[in-house]
Amino acid sequence: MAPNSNSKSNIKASSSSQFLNVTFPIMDDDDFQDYPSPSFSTASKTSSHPPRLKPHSSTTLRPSEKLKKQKPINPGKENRLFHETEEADLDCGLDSIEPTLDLLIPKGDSDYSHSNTLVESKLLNPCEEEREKICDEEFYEGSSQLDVLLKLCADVDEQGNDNAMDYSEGKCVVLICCPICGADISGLSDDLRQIHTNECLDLVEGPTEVAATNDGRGAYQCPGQVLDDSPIKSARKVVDVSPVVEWLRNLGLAKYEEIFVRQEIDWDALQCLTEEVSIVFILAFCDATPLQLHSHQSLRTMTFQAMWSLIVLCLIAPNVSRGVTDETKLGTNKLITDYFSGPLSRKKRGGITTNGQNNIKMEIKSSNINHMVIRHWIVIVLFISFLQDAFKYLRRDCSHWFLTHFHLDHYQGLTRSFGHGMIYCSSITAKLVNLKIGIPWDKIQVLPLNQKTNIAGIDVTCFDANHCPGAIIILFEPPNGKPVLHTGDFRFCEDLAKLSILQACPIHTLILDTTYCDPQYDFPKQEAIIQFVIDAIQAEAFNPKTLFLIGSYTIGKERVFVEVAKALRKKVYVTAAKLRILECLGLQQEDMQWFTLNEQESHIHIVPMWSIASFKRMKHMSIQYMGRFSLIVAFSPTGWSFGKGKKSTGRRWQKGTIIRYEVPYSEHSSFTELKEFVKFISPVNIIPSVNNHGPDSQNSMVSQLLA
DNA sequence: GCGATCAGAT
DNA sequence: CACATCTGATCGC
Repeated sequence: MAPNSNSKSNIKASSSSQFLNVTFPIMDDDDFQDYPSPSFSTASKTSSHPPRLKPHSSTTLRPSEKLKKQKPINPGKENRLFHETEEADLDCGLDSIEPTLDLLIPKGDSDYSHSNTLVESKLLNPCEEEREKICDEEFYEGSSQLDVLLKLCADVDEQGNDNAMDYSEGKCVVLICCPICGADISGLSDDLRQIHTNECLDLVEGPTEVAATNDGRGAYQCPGQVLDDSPIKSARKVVDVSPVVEWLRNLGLAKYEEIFVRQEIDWDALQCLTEEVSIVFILAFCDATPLQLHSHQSLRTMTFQAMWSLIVLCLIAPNVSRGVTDETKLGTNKLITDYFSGPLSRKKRGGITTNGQNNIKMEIKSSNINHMVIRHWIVIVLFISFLQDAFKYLRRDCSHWFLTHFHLDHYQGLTRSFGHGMIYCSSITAKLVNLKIGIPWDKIQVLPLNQKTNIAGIDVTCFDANHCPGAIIILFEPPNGKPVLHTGDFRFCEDLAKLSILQACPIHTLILDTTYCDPQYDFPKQEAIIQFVIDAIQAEAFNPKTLFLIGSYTIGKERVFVEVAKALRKKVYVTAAKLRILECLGLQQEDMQWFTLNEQESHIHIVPMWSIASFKRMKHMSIQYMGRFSLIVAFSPTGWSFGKGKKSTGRRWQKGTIIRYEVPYSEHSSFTELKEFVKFISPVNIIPSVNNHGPDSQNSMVSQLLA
């Protein structure tokens, strides 16, 4: 598909099965310049030509429906408070990249490692029996909300689809198609599939020897596809691993020799890898023996990218065997961190409990590792070179870090001592990262809004996410690749739909904030909630000894108390620490005047959300304010206060002299807004970045968005 | 002692 | 539930 055409949507939705077809960036010949010798010294090396990989046959679940693009739409207007316009020059020298990878993810399981293991073992070695199982509703339950989203774009494409998946009876048929001729090779064994694909390749590209030249010049390039196939090629030529061995020894990495030799990683393959990619490759590859997450907690807090990487990790290895062992040693459990952090990897603590489903151990059967795997490892590695909000999980080996906004769950792991490259973020986030974490400015690169910036060969454009101040949506446009839009946390609004860059760009993969991806979350616009708060304060204020508390996070929800202050013409009290943060947010001077550090000056106090989360805590506060205030009225602005059975603009709870309002003020998109946004973007694939609504649908989210 | 990191709690 | 955070325990420098 032409990258710049306003393409029709190809969303494939399913109510009974889930397929993820993700396209990752891979190195393009043209972008790959001079790469003298693999080393750990500098990042901007280039190579004369990358080795090439054959396309692999993909295991594909496809829906029978193809969905049509409908854009743009005009959702309801929403006011914005925060903007930023700072610009920055960005110029990095890394190469761009673009492989493809088909992922398949089941749902209906509370544990990612388990489910992914299932997928990996079942789908990458899809014998008939297993394939049936995968499609069984035991694994894929009924439709999820994401289905609903996907179906929004469900104008059936008249062109049809030969590789369609039949949903008609709630089942799907897994088809494995030759990536070259498109023939159904499901019935063939792995080996026969490989042979088939190789033969097809030979037909189109001629003798292997021609393509397998060291510099790759004159090699066949699959039309419309950038392929990198040296590992597979190397299977059919004499592989000279000696320079690689020498290189490893020089780097003090001799212990990895055996693996490199076994994998027939030759000089060509190595040259594909940039500095950080090489490191990750080594670490990831060599450490990838057992794959297991040691607790559900880790999964809960796992950011999308880390999870995505995990999914990829699980799915990339068709040769990874799965062994369910009852006696899985807890000490051998691995976090995703362990695959990437290498020497920095933390020591695991003992006594970690896992449930039965966690007791899945994956081992790489070294004898089975084939070249496809190598390519996939490269794929992962290249992709995680661009990480968003995954500081917690991936510590090294990555030079480009994207922080969408300054909320703890996104910058977790980012510390003062961060030294693994450049952090890209908005100017507001940059200020906060500097102020609160102490990251020096030379490690922060401010990205301008609504303006293309080339980072490491990839065009990156940021847009205001209408989440908290400084939150951005990031559009990645790899050269010759398919655009990926990462929403971060966001609330869709008309301003987003108006962006010409977004309108013009055919998004292939949408990484979507699915926090409220459920029809029950159809909360009102922010303005309505703010008005409600103002009205409630006025209504409760008949008692002059009333203290009003408004909950807020480190950043976010500022609009609530700014608008309240303006409307009531009353100053609001904030702590000095809070004011320092507010000063970073680019608020208008006229708004800033409503804050006071003098607690006595105001009966409206801005407090951390957790401090008004329970009546117990508020009771404690009321005791402290005894005498001065006789009534406490607190406002908890959160989207979760809207949902099943909670359909009002605000719910009022009272316990004695303490009143608590739960108001559904959300900085995430409502279900309706998500629908509008998906319609507007009409992506080919959707990857949810948030997993909620219970363990079952967590996986279903992930799975069903990938269609 | 302090920073980093985790589990668990709200 | 868990938006996003806090707390306390532990580990390593």
